[in-house]
Order: sequence, then structure tokens, then C-alpha cells
Amino acid sequence: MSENRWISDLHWRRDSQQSRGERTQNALLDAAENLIVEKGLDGATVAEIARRAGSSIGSFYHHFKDRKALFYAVFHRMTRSIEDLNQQVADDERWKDASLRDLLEGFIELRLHQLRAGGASKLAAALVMANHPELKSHMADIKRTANLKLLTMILDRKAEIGHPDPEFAARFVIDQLSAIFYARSDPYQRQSAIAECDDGVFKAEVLKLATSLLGLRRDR
Amino acid sequence: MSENRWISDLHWRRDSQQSRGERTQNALLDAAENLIVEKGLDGATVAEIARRAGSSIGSFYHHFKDRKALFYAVFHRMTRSIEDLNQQVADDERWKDASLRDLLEGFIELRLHQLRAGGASKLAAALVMANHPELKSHMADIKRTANLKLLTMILDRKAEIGHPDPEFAARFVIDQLSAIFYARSDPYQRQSAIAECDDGVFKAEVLKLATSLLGLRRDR
DNA sequence: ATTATCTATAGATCTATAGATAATGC
DNA sequence: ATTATCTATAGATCTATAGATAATGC
Repeated sequence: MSENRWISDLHWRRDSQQSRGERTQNALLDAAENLIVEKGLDGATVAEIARRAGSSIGSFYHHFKDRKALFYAVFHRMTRSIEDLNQQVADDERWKDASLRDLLEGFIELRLHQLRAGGASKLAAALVMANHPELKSHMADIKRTANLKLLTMILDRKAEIGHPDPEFAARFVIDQLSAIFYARSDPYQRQSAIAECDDGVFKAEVLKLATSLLGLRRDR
Repeated sequence: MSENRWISDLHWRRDSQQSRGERTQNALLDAAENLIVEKGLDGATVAEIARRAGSSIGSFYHHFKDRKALFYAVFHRMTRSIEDLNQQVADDERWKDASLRDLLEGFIELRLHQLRAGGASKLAAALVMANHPELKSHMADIKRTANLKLLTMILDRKAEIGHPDPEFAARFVIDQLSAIFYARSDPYQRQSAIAECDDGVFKAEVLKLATSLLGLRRDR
């Protein structure tokens, strides 16, 4: 497991030496996530997290340096799942013979797949980030890197773009995709068409939107 | 001023009797908003809010029943600005002779105008809401009402829609507009094309996207 | 004479530690 | 013999109040 500064140094989470410890850590993280979503960060007190995880305050502090370290761990667990997706998207081999339309379609499918797995983690991590502004730059880095890679891949297929300013159109579409996926995952927007429609319909509409914004030439 | 349950009853904010008091209240609300955005809700302690507002703890509690009442007031101040916009949009007189395209364009302009005014308030209110889940239903109500009205107005012009399922297309576009405006206002997404481009370009692209999703017939 | 403000602090709540006990796996 | 767990609580921090003082406007 590759350590980075988000889980070592200042913000350590102890590496468990026993499987029992591993289980407790995960239980604490899960309990924290649920509590954060239900009651906000203030509601997620150490005592309550420990209680809900079926653990104790003492055990909590055996695994995490302090309350903040746990929040960082919640955040880190989520960013790792994003980075996993980004690596899949960034795999050039995968898109070797793909047209721009294929690329967009594949990207949408990958993100839909990740969304189904995600769940409450994303929301909890977003709240952690809101309350710990020092995490924002890390998150921004992840997104920037991923978007830059996607931009390159789209512009490699510039000839298929009909919009007079292909680079602007590509950047706009990328942001637009972020926004619409955010809307689909946002639990406060239930009963919206974007959140409610099934994956197939969603994919078709998003694809239509992306191709329209790019002014995709129809030459397949 | 029409009182409602968000500022009376349980969650009162005292109505100032002197202009001095009014100023202090606003200073406290502004300080709270800034602190919430900078440090999260946990960082916005009563003592710190009072200090930054150039006031005192005692004065704070003269104006607000408790810490929660202040957060409710921050939330309420923001929802009022949304409701103002919604009233403008819902004014049938305004759209009497408007085509669907005119309606969409006008709506986009109104929201852009509101965005310029908004600022940090929205972000702070979103954080308050995240930490006080009981507010979410109120926010959802406001959005649902507004979206329903917009849906009606769009479907009144159903003949102009080319999409095979006009109602779904209309609902999808409405959600889509929410998402993209959210992305434009989100301060964590600076240096994105959506956030950076000027209002004119933004309007043109959003309009293109909306008309494409609806399959707008070109009969003007 | 009512409204607004301040300082000082009691009381509540939460974090984090100490220290003792139980479980694990070599 | 090392790792994980627990209970009890010291110490820190924050909310909210009490009570005294200052400013406002009729």
C-alpha cells in the first residue's frame, strides 16, 4: 500500500497489525461517514462514532491520532476511489481505436459505474472538505489532472469537433459532464429527472448533450 | 416584512428596534458567513463571530436566541434571495409573448444576474444546510416549486419541442440548468471553463445545450 | 425608559489521555 | 510479548447567562 502525506506524518492512521484492528478501523470510518451525512460534522463526535461502530473512545484513539485524523481518513478513502477511476480513464491502450464519440460514451459509462459503487462516502467527504479547507487544494489537483488528461484525449480527436473553438468547447463539455454527474449523485436533488431516470436514458441524454456542445461531425 | 417559521418561533432573531441593532445583526451575519466559508461550521464559534463583527458575546445573544438561530438566519437570508428570483421568473406577464427560446434565454439571464449578486452567502448557506439536515426539506420545497413552475411554462410551449418525450426532455433540461449554474458558482471549481468564461459566452453555450436537449424546432 | 452593549463566568460538552485488562499470533 | 480494547476522568473549549453599564430616541 503506497503511503502518502494524507495518511502518514501529521495525519496518521495507525496501520493495523491484526485483522481485528482492520475491522475496527473500517467500522469507525463507516460509522463516521454515516454520522456525518446524518448530522453533519458537529454531530460526529468521537464518543458517538465509537458507540455506533460498536467500539470505544480508547480504541478510537488507538487507531487515529485525533479526531481530525479520522476525518482525513474518510476524505482519503474517497479520493482513492476517484483516483482509481481516473487511472482507468487515463489508460491510452483502452482508447486506441476509439472515435471521439466512443471516448465520450466510454467515459460516461465508467463514471456511471463508479457512481453506483460510491454511495454516502462522497457526500461525507465533501462535508469533511468543506470544514477543512486545507484539503480543497488536494481535491482540486486530482480533478485538474484528470480533466487535463481527458482534454488531451479529446483534442487528439480535434478533427471530429465542429465547434469553431474546439479547445473551449472541449473544456466546457468536460466541466459540464462534472456538473451533470454531480447532479445525478446529489442526494438533495432526488425526484429530479437527472437523478431518477435509469442509466440507459441518462447515458443517451448526456451523450446527446456532449456531442451537441462539441458540434460533433457525424462521420461514422 | 413577512415573518415565517424560519425566523420566528423556535428560531427567533430579534427584530431590531434601533438602527444600531440592525447594523450589529448584519455585521454578525456577515462575519458568520465569512467564517463558515473560511473555516467551516466548527470554526464559526460564537466568540469568533462576535469578535470579527466588532461585537461581543453578550450582544450576540441579545440578537439571536442561540448559535443555531444565527445559522438559521444565515440560511434564511440566502433562501429569500432565491425566492425573490423565483418570483420574477414566475411572473406570467413578463413572458406573455415569449417563444420557448426567449423563455430559456430570459431565465438564463435572470439567474446570471442573481449569481453576480450572490457571493459567499450561497456557500455558507449550503454548509449550514449540510450540518442541519432539517433545513433540507425547506430548500427542496423552494426548488421543487420553482422547477414545477418553469416546467409548466416550458410545456405551455410544447409545440416547439422536437424531443419525442417533451415532458422528460423539459425536466431533464431544468435539472441540467441547475447543475450548470451550480458549477458556475462553485468556488472550488475555479479555473474551469464554465466558471471562467464571460457571461455572454456562458449564455450562448448554455442556450445551445438547452435547445439541443429539447430538440427545439427552428421556426422563428 | 427602552434598547443595545459589554465583561466575567457558571455549566455543559467534548477531546484526548492514563492506566488497567483482554485478545491475538508467533 | 505485542496489539487491541475498555472505563474513568482530567483538561480544554465553547455556549449561554447574569448583571452591570452605555447609548438611543420619545
